[in-house]
Amino acid sequence: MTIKDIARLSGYSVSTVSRVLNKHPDVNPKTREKVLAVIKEQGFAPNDNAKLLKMQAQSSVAVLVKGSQNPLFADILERSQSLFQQNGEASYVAYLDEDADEVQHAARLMELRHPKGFLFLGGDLEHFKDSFSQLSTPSVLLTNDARALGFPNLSSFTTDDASAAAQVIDSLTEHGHRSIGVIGGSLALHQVSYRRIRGVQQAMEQHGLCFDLDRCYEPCRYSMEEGYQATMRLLKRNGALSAIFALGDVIALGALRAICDRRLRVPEDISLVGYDGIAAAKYSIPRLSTVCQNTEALAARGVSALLQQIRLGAAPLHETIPFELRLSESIGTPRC
Amino acid sequence: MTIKDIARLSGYSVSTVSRVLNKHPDVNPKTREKVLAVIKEQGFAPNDNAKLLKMQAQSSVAVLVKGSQNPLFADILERSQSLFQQNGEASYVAYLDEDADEVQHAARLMELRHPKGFLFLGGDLEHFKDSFSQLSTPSVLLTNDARALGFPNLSSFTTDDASAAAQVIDSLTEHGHRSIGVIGGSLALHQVSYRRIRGVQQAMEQHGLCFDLDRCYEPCRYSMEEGYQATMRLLKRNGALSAIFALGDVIALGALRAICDRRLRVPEDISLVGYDGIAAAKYSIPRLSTVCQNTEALAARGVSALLQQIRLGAAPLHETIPFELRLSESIGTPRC
DNA sequence: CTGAAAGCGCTTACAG
DNA sequence: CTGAAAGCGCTTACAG
Repeated sequence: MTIKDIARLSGYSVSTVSRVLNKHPDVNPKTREKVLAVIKEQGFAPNDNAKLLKMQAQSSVAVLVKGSQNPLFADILERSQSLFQQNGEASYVAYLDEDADEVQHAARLMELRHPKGFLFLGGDLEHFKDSFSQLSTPSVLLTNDARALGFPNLSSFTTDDASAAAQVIDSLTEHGHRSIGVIGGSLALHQVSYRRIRGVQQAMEQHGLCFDLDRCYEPCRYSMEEGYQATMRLLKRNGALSAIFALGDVIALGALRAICDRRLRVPEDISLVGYDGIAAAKYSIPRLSTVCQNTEALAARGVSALLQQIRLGAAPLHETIPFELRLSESIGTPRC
Repeated sequence: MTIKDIARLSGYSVSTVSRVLNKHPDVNPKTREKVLAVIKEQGFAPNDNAKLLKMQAQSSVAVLVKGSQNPLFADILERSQSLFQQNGEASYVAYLDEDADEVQHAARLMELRHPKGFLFLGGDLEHFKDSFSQLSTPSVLLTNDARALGFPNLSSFTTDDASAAAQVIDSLTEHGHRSIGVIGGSLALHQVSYRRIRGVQQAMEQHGLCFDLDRCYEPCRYSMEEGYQATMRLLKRNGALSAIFALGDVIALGALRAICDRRLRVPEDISLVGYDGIAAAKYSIPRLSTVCQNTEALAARGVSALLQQIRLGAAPLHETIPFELRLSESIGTPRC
């Protein structure tokens, strides 16, 4: 059953059927009606492949998610999808490994599917610097700041990571903490985690405290398991810590368990702060203090900017989305 | 950049380039090499739409996920996607609300995209009974049993929910529990939760214990928030419970926090068991006892059956996938 | 408002 | 082993 059959059955030409199918206004209402009747009767639906081929396949918006297990991205993704849908845009989701090169993947998708836009949930600026120039598709990066790269087709929306991290440190020092450890992410220059760590360093300096990366920082990926392991390594290495700042809530949740397994208590022995503001942070015991990223605003601004770029050729935008430091049960005052 | 350009640039015909692209054996090795060189040099990748159009192939497999926030499905989804990829099948993911009608949604997708198969992650048998007959596409339902419906194009793979629930009760009674509450899901006949509740009822009876739905059961959706609320309601209503069985790990995690907020302790005051075996269950304090669903097997069997149905027209399969009851810190003996 | 025709980028008999 | 050509099912100027 093809458009040709419908044309034959309805007595009209293929062109007219196509116009009806695509809701073009310039079709006689009676004609439309008759054609529609045949379409319905036959249960016909057009072949997408042919359509996309013909239309040069600007099929949909591609969303690239780094790290499928991260509830933060699941949150942003859910909101983005419903926003795309509301705006009549189909979207295609690809989950990548946390360490994968999202820009390379986008380039491959470009060849394969010709999406009309890319929404990156998470991304390593290093990858963008290296190879984003080969993409001319409108794109938006969420949770990392691409302003400095200056690409004409790349917007970015991000939480002010350095400032959020600094506020965490401020709050911990206010509670009397002077020996603070950090876990999560890596020191690679263009990662979000690096910006957070820089924020930590600056705040520590400002408070006249030392923050020795070798003794106080432990890298890890964004999962409970890795958060658990990293915390174990950090605690073994440095017994003097009175607080730990985990650069992701899932990491913090792993840390919570690790601290417990070391026969220490949160917050009596060690205070703990996370980052992201995922739902689970409200239900842990104790409840997690954390930097709440505004996923709703990130999704809304990101989708809107992408659509403007696609539809109106708008210039890229780079914005900082306000965060909220949520203080909760996992922060206490140090022992002595 | 099309196959035509590669033909021109390499000095061969379009046919030959196509053969190289598709790894046909009947190409002179030297020719192949030269063509491949040009392809690599140009970074060429063939247009999928044209290929699919020509090959009459339907575009992809559609995966319908009920409840985007459920880590159980995220787990199965991740595995399924990589299996589809390994088998050269593109897949398209749609997230639905927990209460949405997945079969109606599939019917809509059918019109829109002509997927060659559907993989349902979660599903309400009521919806299948009502309207699956309008779908003739090969389909697989995961985590619910559709054998009784007898559709010729619908396989199903599921954990033996009744038996798993019964084992949970057996284990709790062995620990001395006689007053056990259940939270999660609903009593609707064709829901997974109903099968689990039936298992609970039968096991309780067998142990000569009473299980009064009115006093001992509280329905809720699969989220921490709802698990928290449901637990609060249940504990207010029934102060005599010494154990709670949550029909989902996310629900159990909410319950854990609720019990804590009631100034009770797990497992000293109340024992707690979950269902699913998600990663977070290993990191809660205390660690959660739970029914581990074998997500790897569910994904593997489901994808394999779907592919067999699509490619070989195989008959539908209905299988029970073994589960594992993982006993952990959240079970204790009742107070007195 | 409608139709005839070109062409999107590919694959695959068919012929050599 | 290679090439010329037909055709997959659609959309869209172009002409009327």
